[in-house]
Amino acid sequence: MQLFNTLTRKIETLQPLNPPHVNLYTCGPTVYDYPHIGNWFAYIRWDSLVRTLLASDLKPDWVMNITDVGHLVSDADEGEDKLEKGARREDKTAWDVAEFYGNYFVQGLQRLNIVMPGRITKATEHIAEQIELVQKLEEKGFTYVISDGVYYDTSKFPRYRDFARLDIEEQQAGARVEYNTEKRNPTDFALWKFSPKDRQRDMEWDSPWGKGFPGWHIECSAMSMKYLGSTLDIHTGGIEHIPVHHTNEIAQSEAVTGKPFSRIWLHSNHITVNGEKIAKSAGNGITLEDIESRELPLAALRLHILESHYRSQSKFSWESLEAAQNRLNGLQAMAALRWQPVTIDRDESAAIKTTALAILADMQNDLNSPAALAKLSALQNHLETALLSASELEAFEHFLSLLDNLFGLGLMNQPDVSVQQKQLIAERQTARDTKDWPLSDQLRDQLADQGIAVRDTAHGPIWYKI
RNA sequence: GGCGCCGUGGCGGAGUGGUUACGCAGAGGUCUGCAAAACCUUGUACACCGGUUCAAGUCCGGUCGGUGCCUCCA
Repeated sequence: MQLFNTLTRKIETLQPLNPPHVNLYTCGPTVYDYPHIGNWFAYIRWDSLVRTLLASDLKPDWVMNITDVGHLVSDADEGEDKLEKGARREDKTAWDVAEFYGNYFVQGLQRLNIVMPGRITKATEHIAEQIELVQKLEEKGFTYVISDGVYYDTSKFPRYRDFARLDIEEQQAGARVEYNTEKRNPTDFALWKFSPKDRQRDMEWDSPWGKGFPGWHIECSAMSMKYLGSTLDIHTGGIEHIPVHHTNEIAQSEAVTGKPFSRIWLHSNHITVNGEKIAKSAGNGITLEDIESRELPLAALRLHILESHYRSQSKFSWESLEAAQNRLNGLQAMAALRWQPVTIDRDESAAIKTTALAILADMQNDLNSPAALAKLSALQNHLETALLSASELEAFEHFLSLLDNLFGLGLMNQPDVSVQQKQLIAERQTARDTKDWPLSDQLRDQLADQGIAVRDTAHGPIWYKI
């Protein structure tokens, strides 16, 4: 398995510390609002990673967090807590907001047929672990306290800028945002924030430094190390996390353990909608509900996403989603062939197996799903030309099974047509044999009303669902 | 302003120096009772200008354009 490692900016071979286990941590959502397709985009990517690991006989131990406290409106620890803000918007408590959108997110994973992480951990359920980690940092002299919280002194961690490869001094000189001037360095970040003195937060806890709540970054370090150990095999997240969130995770984790925090870092690029980035201010945050209201299956979104590479910036438009749906329909027509092998003297099981291996190899090559789908199309066209012989059925079903394991499109979920429908297909063929075209066409219309299309081949009628 | 990324046919999207993946859509054709599917053909695709090379979409430099993070938002 080859993966592009952000740490080295190179393609590397995955070498798990404890094979066949692969310790995998994914930065999950901040649950304060409905996710849009840009959010889901990343999780479908990591689903591909996990599915490829599984298909490669590896055992991913996958932990994903849910940020339900501490993520401030600005990633640079300024502004208010997103959860508290969401609570005010909806006239609920932050706890209610976290509960609602947390559940909604997990249901979304299921709706998108994303492999469920082994553990989904909530920041609010790991406050003690986070306090403990801050204490360790304090013991090692990485922290200092100012009026609004406990901060990490990034100047004490010489490798701080290595991960993002940014010239921090230059960057800050041009930044158009003001930062808390009490901080020793512009890049210093909060480990623990104090509750405001003038009002009570919905979410706050006692700590050795005073009542407050954990900083955004510390949760990922605390939870990933608790469940997966001090060195991860793979840590994933969106590219926006490279300069701040992941840089900070590395700084605080490695300062405590003295070991590499993660051996491989994977980052997924973003998706644009009609050429523009998805942003609250642009109002282009398409949701799963928007897709379903247009009667497009979520599997089409999945396929659309897999048509581009996870490190490329991808484009979304309704037109391209419909194109993906048409492609999906074609794949389902191919999958329907497994219910209707024909009698021909031919066996290309070997070709099917070769394609299966090539597709798996593409996915193992830094999740090259577009290349894998191209190989799939080549075989698909071939099979539909020649149809499927009974001798090829076993290899074909294994093939479909692999496709479903890798891509999660549910090609094998499609059932056979009913006995009655088979009867109609047979009657239509009889009508054709006797050249009773009106009856034949009437039966075809009847089947179409039931969502079944029929095409006539040299080997008899073949159905597929429309 | 700093640090990046990208510019491929109508749309989307791969391309690891050497017969222009693939998908969707379009045109013509073969086949077909009709249809569908499939197949064949077709569209002067590699932003522009230099350079390296026997050979460049692919490497190097520059120009123009777009875009990402730092700044609500993944």
